Amino acid sequence: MVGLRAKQKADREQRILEAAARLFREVGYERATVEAIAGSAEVSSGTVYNYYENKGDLLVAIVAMEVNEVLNAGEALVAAPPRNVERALFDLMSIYLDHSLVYLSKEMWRHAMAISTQRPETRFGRVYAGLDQRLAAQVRRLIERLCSDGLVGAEVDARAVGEMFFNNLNMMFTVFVKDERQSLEGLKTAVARQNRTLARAILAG
Amino acid sequence: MVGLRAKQKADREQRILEAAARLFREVGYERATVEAIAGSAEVSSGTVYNYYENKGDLLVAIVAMEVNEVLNAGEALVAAPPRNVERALFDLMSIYLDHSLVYLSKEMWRHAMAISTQRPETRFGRVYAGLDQRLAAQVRRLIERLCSDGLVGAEVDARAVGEMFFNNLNMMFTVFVKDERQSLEGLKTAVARQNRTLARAILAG
DNA sequence: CTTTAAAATTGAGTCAATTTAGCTTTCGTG
DNA sequence: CACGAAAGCTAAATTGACTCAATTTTAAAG
Repeated sequence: MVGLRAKQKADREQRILEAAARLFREVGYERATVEAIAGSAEVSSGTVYNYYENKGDLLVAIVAMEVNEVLNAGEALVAAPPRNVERALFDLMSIYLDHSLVYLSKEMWRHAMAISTQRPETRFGRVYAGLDQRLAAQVRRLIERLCSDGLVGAEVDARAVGEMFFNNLNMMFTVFVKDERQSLEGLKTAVARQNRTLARAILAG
Repeated sequence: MVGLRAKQKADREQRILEAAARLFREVGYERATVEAIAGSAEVSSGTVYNYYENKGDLLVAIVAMEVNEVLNAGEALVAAPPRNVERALFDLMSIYLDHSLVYLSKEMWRHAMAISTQRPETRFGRVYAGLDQRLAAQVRRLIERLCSDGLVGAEVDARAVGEMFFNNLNMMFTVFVKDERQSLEGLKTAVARQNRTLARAILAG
């Protein structure tokens, strides 16, 4: 089943992805030419296109690793959230943001976001949107959980609140990656302030 | 002061912008080549770059017209908002969204958003971010006004709420332009639901 | 061990944005 | 008016992502 062909194939795909990840970080997404990535992986540029539809696909593969780790970490929180609304929101946000620059630089995030907006119908666009949806769903489940635990008022529209929390976080993160000077700490502080307001507004009782 | 040179300059700049706006709408941003825009404006492609830093700059000029109209319309609302929080939020949102596709197609919005994310340090990026900030500030002033009018609880962090409302709207709009099938009506309904929840949560009393 | 077809690789070629080098026009001045 | 400089234009060159026809490699059959 695992012939030479399959082995070489997996091998090359991996080498190309590693070369891309390294070059994107070292010289940035734009200045990393496909030619250079191919050279570094010891294949021709044409071969890169055998494995990835386009340059952006290399990026989404890295984004997917990032987001999947974050989703796993978030799952544990949703399963057993702190019994305090503000705290729960803060912790989930922290999980997302603290991991955010592990594999990806701000510049890489910017290009990933840009491509997903520019071409929502491509593989890249759909994969990226799918990751976003999974994050949004996780947030929503947290709020619903807090709701059914009685920490959030029963009259509150949990779905709407979850969407707003996620959309706000997402937009704050977008602004963050667009500004090389803003620190992760600064971002977290700003979002925490917003979440505090939200948490108080939806508190039970 | 207004020599032949200045006249020709203004004339050409206008012709280029009109040609771009027309072609972007007719064949889409991507398929409108700079060569074609230049040809339609009866100049060479190099000349286009004399007036606009790059293809995206042509787009931001159009976006700016759009957003400026919307900001003006919004100003009237902020000056004399409905004496009902949910209603006020709905009306402001409607002003923004109902105008949104007058000059720009969804595809043009997608590219405008993408470029502003990709290159926040360029003229385009800064202008676009500035427009966003003015919109966010307008929203914030509405909330602050409602607050000082006693319609919103005095304990509410008006600034945080304003930011969340705007960020949520902005992200909902982003998702909207990424999906050619979603209607403006559908978008407004979804945002109205979120705003209702927010409005109830911050209501005075 | 050939033969053969499918799978994969290659790198030269295409296309469109952007840059550049050099020419042309306009302007201010004597 | 003539001149030199500045401004602006154009065509051609450059760049880098992406395509594709030709070539090479692999797996499987005889």
